[in-house]
Amino acid sequence: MADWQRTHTCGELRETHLGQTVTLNGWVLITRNFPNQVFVDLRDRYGLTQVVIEDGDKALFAEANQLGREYVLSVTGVVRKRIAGKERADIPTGQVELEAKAVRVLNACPPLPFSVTEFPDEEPANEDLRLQYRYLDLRRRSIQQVLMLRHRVCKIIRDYMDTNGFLEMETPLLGKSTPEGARDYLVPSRVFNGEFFALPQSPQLYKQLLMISGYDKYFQLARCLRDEDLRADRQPEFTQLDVEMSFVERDDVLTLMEGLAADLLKQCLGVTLALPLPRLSYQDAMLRYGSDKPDNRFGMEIIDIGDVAGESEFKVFKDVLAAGGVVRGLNAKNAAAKFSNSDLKPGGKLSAFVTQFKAKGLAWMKCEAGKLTGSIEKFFPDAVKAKLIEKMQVENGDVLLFVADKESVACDALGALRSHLGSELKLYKNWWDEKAEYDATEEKAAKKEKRAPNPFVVKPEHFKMLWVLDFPMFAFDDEERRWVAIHHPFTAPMDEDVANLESNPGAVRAKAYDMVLNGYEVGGGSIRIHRQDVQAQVFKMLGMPLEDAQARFGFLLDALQSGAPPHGGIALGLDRWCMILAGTTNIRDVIAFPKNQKARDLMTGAPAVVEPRQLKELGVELKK
RNA sequence: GGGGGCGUAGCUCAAUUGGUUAGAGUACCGGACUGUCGAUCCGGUGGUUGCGGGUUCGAGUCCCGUCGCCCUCGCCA
Repeated sequence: MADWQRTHTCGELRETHLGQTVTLNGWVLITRNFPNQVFVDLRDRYGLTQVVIEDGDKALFAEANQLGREYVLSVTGVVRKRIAGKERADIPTGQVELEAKAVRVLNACPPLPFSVTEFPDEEPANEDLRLQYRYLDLRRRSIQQVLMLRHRVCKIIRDYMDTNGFLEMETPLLGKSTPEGARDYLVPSRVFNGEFFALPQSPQLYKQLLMISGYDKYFQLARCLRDEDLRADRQPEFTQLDVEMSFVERDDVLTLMEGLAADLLKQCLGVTLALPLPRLSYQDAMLRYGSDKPDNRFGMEIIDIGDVAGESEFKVFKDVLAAGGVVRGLNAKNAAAKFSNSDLKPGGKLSAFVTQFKAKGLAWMKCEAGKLTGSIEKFFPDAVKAKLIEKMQVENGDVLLFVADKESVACDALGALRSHLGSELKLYKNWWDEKAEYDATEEKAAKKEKRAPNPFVVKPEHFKMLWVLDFPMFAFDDEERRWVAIHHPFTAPMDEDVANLESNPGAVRAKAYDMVLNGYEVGGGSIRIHRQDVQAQVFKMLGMPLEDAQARFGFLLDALQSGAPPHGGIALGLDRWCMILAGTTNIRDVIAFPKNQKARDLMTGAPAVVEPRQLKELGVELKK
């Protein structure tokens, strides 16, 4: 071992090391210079240790005064107790300090484009700047903690799957483009000019084929790529825990995966998840929450008031009902003071919000001084008002919000409004808003339970999880004027609905399920079709004639006839899980090197133009 | 492709109704200071207000265009 190499990490030294000569390697977080000594906070991913350089050795002391932020040092010295009254209770190494005998600058560092320190009132630099210098951003403590959490999540997953008898297997990245689903990232073939590989949107077909090959319990932490527009919780490349099992029915998959979810919450945050998870049909989810990924940390469910609206004199409601639409509403309890009439009227904040979702408008009433108020109040006779009050459990101070439209629009608009108001009115708590002081007992407890120490107060009510079941098999795509698969074309229909496949495709339910956590879809899967004739029938429904299906998925259709066992599976969004466990709402925070919203890597600049020679080899010509 | 927000010192932000030489904190540089821990105190360097055009006696501020970033709708089986 070279003499500069560390004997300990910067998070390791305790009173048990007193008197020992040790060497630390790390980065200078900050220095504090005095006439007779220099204090250096030396930091690595394990923690922070105070180094003291005294003025006894003049050359050493002079050098210490030249140290700057983010210098990389090797410090050899003696561990000593801090002088009485100068201990720090807030960091694990706070009882001791390192009295430097030798300091080596392994690398100097000029002033950086932004600060790596993270003091409580310090705002982080703009995200695009941080992405440009991602290697510096990743040096920040909070991001290091998140990426260490991500490692733990992967470890917990691997342990759980292994314990349950699953094999971790890899599948190709270079595959074949499939017409259904997301836009593919394509890779031109040099050997076969004019032909392209596609990067996988998911390992879907490969894992089904592994089932057919007899590897009855498979999993993979699989990278998936989809060339679609990004969101706060979507990256073009992301990681899924991909799972597939043979000889199972839906409940086997659900039971297995909720056990994993409980493990993750327990081991990462110390929270106990009550099992089994609640289950909700897709139909109920849409009716009550207007969403297939309801956030059930709070109530404020959608209420159908079609019957009451029908008895009113309000023409807008009556016309919509007569045209086969619905009238549904929310009761925002105690929000009357929060929303002015101009927020509510056409063009106001809330009204504008719902028009985003194609709703024609937002009707409203308030309950003030025991009376319903608002511009539509006059269309409701007293008896009808009484019914409305009863139905929506109206009390003083409530705001009633209504959307009258065709059912899908009403669901979308009210569902989005419900989650918008949930956060606006603070109807649920985020655990990261309840940050606690560092607690030495928490460190001990965490060590005993073999989990990461958690500086937050996390309670079970911060995590609400459920399954959404019984999705429809198909949705009619108005643009393409054909049926498309809601999950994917390999999802099995419910046994009792198979007969309706051709006669009434809209009514066919799929053996599909989504795992929902705090309003995020954190997993989704299905029991697959394992019979060739059913698969061919579904392809046909999707407007794919047999010849087409043969050309595109012939290998699958053949495989299904070669002893395919009943099978099914699921995929969990690893990045979204990490995001929720880390207490952030931005998926980029849990990915070491993410892309920006336009899918550009601001650090490397990718994507970038390539040499004409490379294009020529690939047989690719650019359009002028 | 549509809607919304943002862009001022290396960084985070301010700048009244369009009006003096665009300020503050921090970083950085220099000085003072015997145990700090985001040390403190004093002083200093640092600006094409994203870019281009326009209106005006006068533009960080108003108008048009453009670029970039974020959120969102569409999209994401």
